[in-house]
Amino acid sequence: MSGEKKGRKPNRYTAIIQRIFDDHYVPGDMEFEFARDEAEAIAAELEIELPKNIGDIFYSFRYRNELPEAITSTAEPDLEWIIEGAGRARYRFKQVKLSRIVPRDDLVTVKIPDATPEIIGTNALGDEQGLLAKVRYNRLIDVFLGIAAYSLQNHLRTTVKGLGQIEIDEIYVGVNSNGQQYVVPVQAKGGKDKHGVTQTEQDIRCCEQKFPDLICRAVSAQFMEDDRIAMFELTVEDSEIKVVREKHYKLVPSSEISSTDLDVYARME
DNA sequence: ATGTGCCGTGATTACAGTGT
DNA sequence: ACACTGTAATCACGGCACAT
Repeated sequence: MSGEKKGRKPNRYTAIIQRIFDDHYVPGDMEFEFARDEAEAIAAELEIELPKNIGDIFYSFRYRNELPEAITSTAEPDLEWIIEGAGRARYRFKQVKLSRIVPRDDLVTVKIPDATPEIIGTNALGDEQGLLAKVRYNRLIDVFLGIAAYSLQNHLRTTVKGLGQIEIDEIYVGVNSNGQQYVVPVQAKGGKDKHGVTQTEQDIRCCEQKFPDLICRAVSAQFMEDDRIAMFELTVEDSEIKVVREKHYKLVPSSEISSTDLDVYARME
């Protein structure tokens, strides 16, 4: 529109996070903390507009976007920078083992008769809400973990000691054939949201605090291409995220499940 | 009443495709 | 080569819910 372009356009989020990083990072550091309000001073200093939703700066780099190249390139080999909560409005840059949860590509897709109510499917909710709904209506937690699970609450928002405020997409409680009781925090990821240690660790910590008597099994569900749903059970071993189990499901009309499919399933595990 | 984290979505920008 | 249009990707905001 108007001739408002000079080369100066790394976006505001990037400019600010870069500056925060530069202000604190000394080569060799494995972690350091910073505070939310540092963004204000930096914006003034750099003469850029302060974004109105300051928290979104950090949120976006934690869960939605990649950190700028100038930051990622300083990480040690096989490590990557993440941002984790460090108390109210405080955050911590930290180098952790590189760990992106990516669905395996050598896993059979298990077809499940789709029990999503038609009316839900047609009113396609957002990516994440839709995924959560499908998981719920098709009892995929039960199927995946082999326990009887009940949805306790969704979008549980709470603060966890030492972490700050967090949100768990949905929480189930369940029981198995031996009477052992479980709490199952579920995170749902749509197409592009990142899937890191941070959130899994948060979920687990939260459950330890709020449900100390129950066994915690953190689950994550993610849309893959072709409408398939990848389910993971995750755990954290010294800041490193590990996949305990993984399955891929596809919800289909039961007429599309052939006897050869069933034959394959019969021979699994 | 104010601060914080989160998520959907409109606005903006970047890109690809088409016609002249 | 250029303007124009449609589409995809990215950015940033508004507004909600819960905490303090």
